Order: sequence, then C-alpha cells, then structure tokens
Amino acid sequence: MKKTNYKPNKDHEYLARLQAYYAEHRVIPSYAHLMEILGFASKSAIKKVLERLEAAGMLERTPYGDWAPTDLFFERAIANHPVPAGTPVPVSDEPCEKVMLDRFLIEKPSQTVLVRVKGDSMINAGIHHGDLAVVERCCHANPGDLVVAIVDDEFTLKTLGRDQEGFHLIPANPHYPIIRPQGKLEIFGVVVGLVRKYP
Amino acid sequence: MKKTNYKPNKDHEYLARLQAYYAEHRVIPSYAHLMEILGFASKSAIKKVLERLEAAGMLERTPYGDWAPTDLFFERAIANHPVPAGTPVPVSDEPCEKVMLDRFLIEKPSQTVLVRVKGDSMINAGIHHGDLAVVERCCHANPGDLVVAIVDDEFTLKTLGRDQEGFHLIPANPHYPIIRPQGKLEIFGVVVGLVRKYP
DNA sequence: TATGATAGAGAACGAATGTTCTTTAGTCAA
DNA sequence: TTGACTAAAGAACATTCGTTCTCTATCATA
Repeated sequence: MKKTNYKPNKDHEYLARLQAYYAEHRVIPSYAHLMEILGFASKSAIKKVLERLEAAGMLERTPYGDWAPTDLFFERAIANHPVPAGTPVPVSDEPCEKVMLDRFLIEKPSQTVLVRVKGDSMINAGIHHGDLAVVERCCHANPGDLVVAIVDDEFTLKTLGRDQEGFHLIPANPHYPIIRPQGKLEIFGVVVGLVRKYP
Repeated sequence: MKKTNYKPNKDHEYLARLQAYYAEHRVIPSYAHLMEILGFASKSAIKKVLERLEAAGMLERTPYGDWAPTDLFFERAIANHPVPAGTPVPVSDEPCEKVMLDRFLIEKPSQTVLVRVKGDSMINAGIHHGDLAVVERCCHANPGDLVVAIVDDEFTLKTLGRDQEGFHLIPANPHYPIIRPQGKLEIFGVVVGLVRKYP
C-alpha cells in the first residue's frame, strides 16, 4: 500500500507555525532557525518537513534554490472560501493572521497604482464612487478591458471598446454616453482589481 | 551639510526590482543573488543598498538577522485627483497618499476574515459573484449594515433590516426575496470591505 | 513477534553566506 | 586642479548554510 508522505497531523502544525512566522516576518527562515521555530533538534528533520510541505504544494523553490511559499500556502488566510457547510456556530476558525491582500491584488508593484473612482458611470459593473481601482500601468490595452483613460486631464474608468470608427470608452450606466476621443486616446492603465471600504 | 544617504533615483529602482522579485517569489534573496537581480558586481554594494532601504523604512531584520520587508515595502500610491496635466506620459509621483491595502481594509486582524461571495443576490449593491468580502466578526450588527449571516449552514451576505416583525436579511436584487429567519438570526460578522480581482 | 516503513537525531562536509576592510572611479564645489 | 565625498568593486574570512549519510525509536501491519 503506497501512500503519500504527508502526515496531516504533525505537518499541519509545522505548516501553521511556519505560516505564523511568515505572517509576522514575511520571510522563510533558515533550517537552523526553523529548528527553534518548529521544535526540532536536527536540520535533516527540517529538510524532510519542508520537502513534505513541498510535495503537498505549500512550498516551492525559487530559481536560486531558496524556499518560497506558494499560493496554497496563503489559501487559508485568503479565503475560508471553502465555506464550512456542516458547522453551524463553531465556524470560528483562526483569524487570517495578516492577510495578504497586497500580494493578492498587486502582481507588478512598480507598475501598479491605486486610483480613486469618481462618479457612478460604471455602476452597472459594480464599481462605485469612492472605490479604489487597482491599475496596472501597462503599455496597451485590449478591447473589453477595464481601463483608466485620461480625458480632459481627468482620470476616467471605462470599458475599452473598438469598432470601425476606432477606440472608444464605454460606461456601464445608461445615463452616460460613449466617449469617442477627438484625438488620440490616452490610456493610463488597465484595471486589475477593485477595493471598497465600508461604510 | 548633512543629508540622508537615501538616493531617490537609484534606490527607487533597486527597490522596485526587489519588490518585483518579492512579488513573484515572496522571498528576499541572498546578497549573491541580489547582485544578479540588481545588477551589481559586489556583495558589499548590495549590503549598502539594503542598509539604505532599511534606513528608509522599507526593510528590517528579523530576530534572526534575516532581511525582511516592512509594511512600507508594500505601500502603493493613490493617484487621486493628481491628473498629470501637461505631461503626456505622466511618469511618476509627487507627494501623494500611500496605502497598504491590508492595513487599509483590515483594522482588527484577529477578528477579520475573508469570505468569498457566491451568487448575485447583492448585485445592485455592487457586490458580485466571486468578490472577496472583508468581514469583521464583531459582536452585533445594526440595521442597515452589510452582514454575513449563517442561513442553512451557508454564508449569506445581505443587508440587515429590522421592522416590527424583527430582524431580516435584505438582498440587493429584486429577483431574491427578503429572508426572515425562522428562529434566531445568526450573524457571522459585518462586512467592512470588498475586494475584487480582474479578470 | 517479526517486518518494513517512517520521523527524527546527529555528525560531517563543501559550498554559500554576510561582514569587514581596502581600493578604485565618479561627482561636485571651491 | 584640488580636495572631500560617495558609490561600487574586490578580496579575505569566519560563520552559517543546506545536503548527505548513518543510526535510533516508533508504529502499523502481517
């Protein structure tokens, strides 16, 4: 009977401690330090643990050979999105330590900017006045993309459209007109995310 | 004339590259590897760069001495009104507001959880299927609050309402009915934020 | 009870790491 | 030109790193 090396009971705890350390310091420590953190007395044990976590998809190695967390590593924090079905009250799981919305939303930090949404011209796309748009300042956009354009020296968030007359900006609100640029259409960036804060 | 060692021009680029690498691998590499990434030919140069970034508040050291990013490291600029008027390719920034999304959205980390939104019952409130709701698991909610309730062992995101018949859950979609709990209404938490990722 | 597999300890070792020091090259002001 | 300052290169070095190997204790299964 062949089975995986991943021992849920123990390794879950090791993973939890690693996640806790990473949540605090945003770094994966060396084997020697992990001995303290995980409570081992030998580096070889650490290596085996990390390799099991790697096999479980929680860790990977960078091109330089360093250990790095994978998306799976963050899944618990990001979404208890496997909605607990059975449990009525004791849904209370551990709080997401320090979540990683930044990492989740921003893939290219140096090219990413936040833009405050003004007006309700995109309300049917679920984009409200005051929302923060996560904008990636990339070279060019494709029709259908949500883009931030510069019109009359103002940011405008619209859907980029194209027809025989050329590029244009499509609002998501019947009370607003399609914008057809008189000159060239200046695209500031592509919207890759949206953030809203209540109240 | 005493001034800071932090050279904006160059160090900004080094920081950007470090951020890009970290965004991809979630790890800060060793000096030797940073030589490749930042384009240096000596480790001592790397050390000085990192120390300048530390002085600028972008990096810190863990208790074990490893380099680690700080909150500042993850901050993004909000390009609000500042519409680059003259500049055709509005490059970069003037003193502008900066935000770390985690901090911005999550004020009480230990009580905050992310819940994936299912269905389109709140579509008129700009909350779509697949969005992430930032939920604060506080004691009790007030009428008018966006809440996550537990109905039939499932999370449900609705507006909390109250009339003479008691508390109930109001969708933001005319095709869905108001939910009036048969027993007690179980509130999981209050929605304090929303996150969406495109595409 | 015997067996095989596994988790972990422990030691050894070459390679890689971070630090420190010295040297070189470039910049700016007087 | 000179002199002060600084970024970066380069070398030297003790420390630490990750790997590999052997050995022990534990445990489930046959």
